[in-house]
Amino acid sequence: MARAGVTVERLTRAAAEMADQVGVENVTVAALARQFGVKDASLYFHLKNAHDLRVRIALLALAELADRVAAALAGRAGKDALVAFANAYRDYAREHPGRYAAMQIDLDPETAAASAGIRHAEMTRAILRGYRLSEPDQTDAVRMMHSTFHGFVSLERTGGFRHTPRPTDDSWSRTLDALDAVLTNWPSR
Amino acid sequence: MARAGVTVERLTRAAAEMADQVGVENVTVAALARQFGVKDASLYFHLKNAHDLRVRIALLALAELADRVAAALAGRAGKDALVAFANAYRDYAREHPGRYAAMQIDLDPETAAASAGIRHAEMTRAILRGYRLSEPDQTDAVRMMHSTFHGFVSLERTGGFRHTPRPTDDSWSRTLDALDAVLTNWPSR
DNA sequence: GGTAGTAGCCTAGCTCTCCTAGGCAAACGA
DNA sequence: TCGTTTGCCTAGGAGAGCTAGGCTACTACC
Repeated sequence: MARAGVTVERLTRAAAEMADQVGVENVTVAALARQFGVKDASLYFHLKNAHDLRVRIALLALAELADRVAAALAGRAGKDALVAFANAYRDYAREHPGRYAAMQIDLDPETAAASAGIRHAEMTRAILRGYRLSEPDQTDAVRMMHSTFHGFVSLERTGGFRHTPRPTDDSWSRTLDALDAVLTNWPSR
Repeated sequence: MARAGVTVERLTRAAAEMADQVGVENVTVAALARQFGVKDASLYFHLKNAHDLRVRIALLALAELADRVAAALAGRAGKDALVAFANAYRDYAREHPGRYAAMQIDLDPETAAASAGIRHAEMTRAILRGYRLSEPDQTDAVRMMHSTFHGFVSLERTGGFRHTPRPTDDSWSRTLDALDAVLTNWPSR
């Protein structure tokens, strides 16, 4: 009988696509198998289990996002870089809600260490070069930035801002202004 | 046969407890029924479906958190209030990871409107009284604050800060300093 | 070019979850 | 006391996750 040509890469890409359409929690081994025209049991030859599949989506998303951010950051510095980073981050999350949600599942330490998450951290630090912060302020600032981006994007997605009419785009750009201001004048201990 | 004395309130509390121990995604109608010594089908007399159960956990958590924040806020103003709010928020999330995760599922508009989420928004606005911001800056600042809190707490939980040795407690308090600073000197357009 | 070996798929079948339909008994209100 | 409601039951179907074991197509090597 003809082989379907299933590979882990093709499975992961299809699963990521499915996640964006129906949500990660609804990405199932069975549904994926149906899409490839094979039986679900066959996928366990390529996949360890259902969780493994979701981890792969997360790693794919992490890498894709890192690529986007890197491209957005090229040739920019200071506030320009901050805004470019933030917008690349938010745009990706909005275009790929399922992939973004998958990024939030916690990876075990060694998987996380091998992921593109490290590149993110490095790029975030790179932005701070324009703001002249030294350790440990730099780490604190990186964490605050990441928190703000992630928090905003995730609240926006789950409708946490819905009870106020103000356009979220406006709040977003003002939040970036505020972030730039506080990075410029980082309070000393 | 003797009645087990199951009520929606008891179910919700038990489910919230279970969520904190094994994660919301593992809170199942079947497991809950086992804990109450009844058959899973019986719970559908009290619950609409599995999603309904999770929504109830979320609403319970929202109300509990609002109570905590209100207590923390009493008699405080300015940065003092900001820090108290933030710590109450973070402490709750750390003590009740499952409940906190449940809060993130998106409620349909009318459920959200009837939830304690509104009280949160009001209390967040109350903090800003100490910082003299007028609209629309106030809304933007509320959104930024909420983003920072939620983002930090959620990244801390999923291990997003793990690759840097600096204690997250230190970054947290410095982030609050930074937030206070930017609220005090909110950049004008 | 024959032949191991392995990669890629299959069927069968188990367990678990969610949920519906329909039934019966305990508690309660008139 | 006698319906009526409330709270639980059994039975069962659909779908998900996963394992065991088998067959076949491809590949590598002598």
